[in-house]
Amino acid sequence: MTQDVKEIFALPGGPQAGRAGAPPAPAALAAKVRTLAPSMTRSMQRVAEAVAGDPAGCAALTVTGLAELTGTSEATVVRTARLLGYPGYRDLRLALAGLAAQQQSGRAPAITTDIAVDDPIADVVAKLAYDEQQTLADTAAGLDTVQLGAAVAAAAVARRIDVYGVGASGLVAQDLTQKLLRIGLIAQAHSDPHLAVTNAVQLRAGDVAIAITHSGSTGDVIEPLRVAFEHGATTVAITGRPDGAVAQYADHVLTTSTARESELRPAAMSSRTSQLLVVDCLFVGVAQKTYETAAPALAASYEALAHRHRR
Amino acid sequence: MTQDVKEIFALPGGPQAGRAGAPPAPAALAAKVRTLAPSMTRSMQRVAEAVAGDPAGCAALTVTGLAELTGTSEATVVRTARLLGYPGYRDLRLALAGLAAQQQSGRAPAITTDIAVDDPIADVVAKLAYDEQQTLADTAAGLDTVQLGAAVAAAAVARRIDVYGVGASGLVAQDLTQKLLRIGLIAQAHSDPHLAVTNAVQLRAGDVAIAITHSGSTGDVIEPLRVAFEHGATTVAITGRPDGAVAQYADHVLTTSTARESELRPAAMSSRTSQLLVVDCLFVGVAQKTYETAAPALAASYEALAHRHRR
DNA sequence: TCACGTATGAAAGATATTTTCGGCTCGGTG
DNA sequence: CACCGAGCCGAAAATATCTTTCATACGTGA
Repeated sequence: MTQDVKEIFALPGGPQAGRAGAPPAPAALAAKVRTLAPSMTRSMQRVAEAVAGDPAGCAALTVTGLAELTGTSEATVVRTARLLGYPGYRDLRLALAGLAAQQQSGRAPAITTDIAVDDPIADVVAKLAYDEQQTLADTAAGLDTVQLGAAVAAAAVARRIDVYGVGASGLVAQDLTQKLLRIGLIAQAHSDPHLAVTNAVQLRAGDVAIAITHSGSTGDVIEPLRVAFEHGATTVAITGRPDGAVAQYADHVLTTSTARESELRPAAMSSRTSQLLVVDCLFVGVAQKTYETAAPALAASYEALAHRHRR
Repeated sequence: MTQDVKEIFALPGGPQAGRAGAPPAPAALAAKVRTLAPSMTRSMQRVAEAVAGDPAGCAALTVTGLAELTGTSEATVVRTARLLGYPGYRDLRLALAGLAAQQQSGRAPAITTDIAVDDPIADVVAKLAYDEQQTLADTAAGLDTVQLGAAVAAAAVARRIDVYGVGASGLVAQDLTQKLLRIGLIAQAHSDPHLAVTNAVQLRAGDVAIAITHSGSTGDVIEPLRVAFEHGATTVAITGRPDGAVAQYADHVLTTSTARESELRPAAMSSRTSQLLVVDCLFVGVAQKTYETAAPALAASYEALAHRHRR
């Protein structure tokens, strides 16, 4: 373990050269190379150059590989690593990998452009993921927690909960319903406008009606909400247009975010993501408030499903 | 250079297990650990846990060091590295260094705590949004674009597309179907297992069957996929367990990420987010490939809906 | 309880890294 | 112009690290 450091101390730069930065440089490698270049010998410069020029590529090479690439020897590579402040090549290589990763991730946020017809599939994945993350952040930032709290409070003690949504929003309505049912509440999703209205008539004070519509102007969803509203139920609207028609009949409005859309990226995609986050928040809020009954109910439904899984 | 990879292929997961991601994961390591954890042995889990928990720390250790730290042997460490998709420990270590560097540059993962019963509603929103963003990032990082590309190619030219999913995954199946229908493809979601099987019998070469199941072991979904597979259809599995039973009958496996769950945050929540992203990518990919017909179809369906919106 | 298959770690074997050591070049000097 | 010395350089030995093999222990189902 006791290393013989004789040689390094005999280098032209003097005793100081090797340890300019006591902690081996993290990312300032290119700078270090430039700084130390004058005190390097020709072969070492070649190595340093290669390393600074293509960190990722060099990280993939062994000492021998890098030595061959630069037309030098293993010993020179190791000496260069030492000069740059690392105990040996192994550690330089590790730092190189880190640097490469940073450069890689730093390049990432360049994806502000829209999805094009000829984008490679990997770009599609990156862009969609990025956009949906953005949508989530926007939604969380724009969500009115007071309104949400009120909606949660009403839902937690409701006799029954009706959820209206058609098209893509219909799936969100079903998602919410499924989860509420799982914690023992009485919830029902309606995507048939006629049945929705027919059912809305049954609602009364203490019940909760939730309408989900991105546009805020979907008649099929507004109508049952209006009926529920007029029958005294607590009404909630989850919409991207808080000033839309649906808001007239809503006691509480939860706003979803609206992202730019395009031909290949229909609005339904980001509105759905946004709606689901709101619905999740609503659900978790209710689950908190009804924890006494919710916890065992969740456990029970989990149990019930276990046997449907194959070994 | 020709490695003897006999042992890795003898793992319980079968031939598929080791190559979940052909390109060794760069940043999707934590996600990959969670995904593969179930198929790991106890000792391997200890290693994987250490690696996922402290990438920077582990990157500084040699095989022997990590083996000692986790109370296992070098062999186990190497085996774990292999399972995670790297040729050996050396490469895992490099990836670890990269990951550490990324974490370093990226801000501290502020919110790691779970959602508690008494969290104020604002915290719930923040935590859920953060978790779902994380899930999206993990999914995107872990998605095999080759498999995705293959699935897209098959779906784009399919005579018909059947999608199977029950429970929460059923909604995802419907979401995909809705969108595919919008661009003029023939797609059908099945959540009734009997009808699904009955329909699967009709499939033949050139058709595509897609099974969506988080657990990878939902019999109700595997069965129709098996039938479709045996009738010559191209089969795709979207699952969180790429080594699960569903994979046997899948030509292409698309892996969704698995996030930690808790009482108040059922697994269904993040798996749904993950599944939706995958499904969106699939959809956009198909839309690209069929752009000629998809664009007018999208416009037409948009038109058709316009009159259902109130002034 | 036994038999079987799997998981595991010790140690041998293979690679990669580090060190040693001697040749070589280059610039100065008699 | 020959000689000398300082320091650069790489081949190869020595060491550390990683990988593979193999025998054993363990758990599991019959």
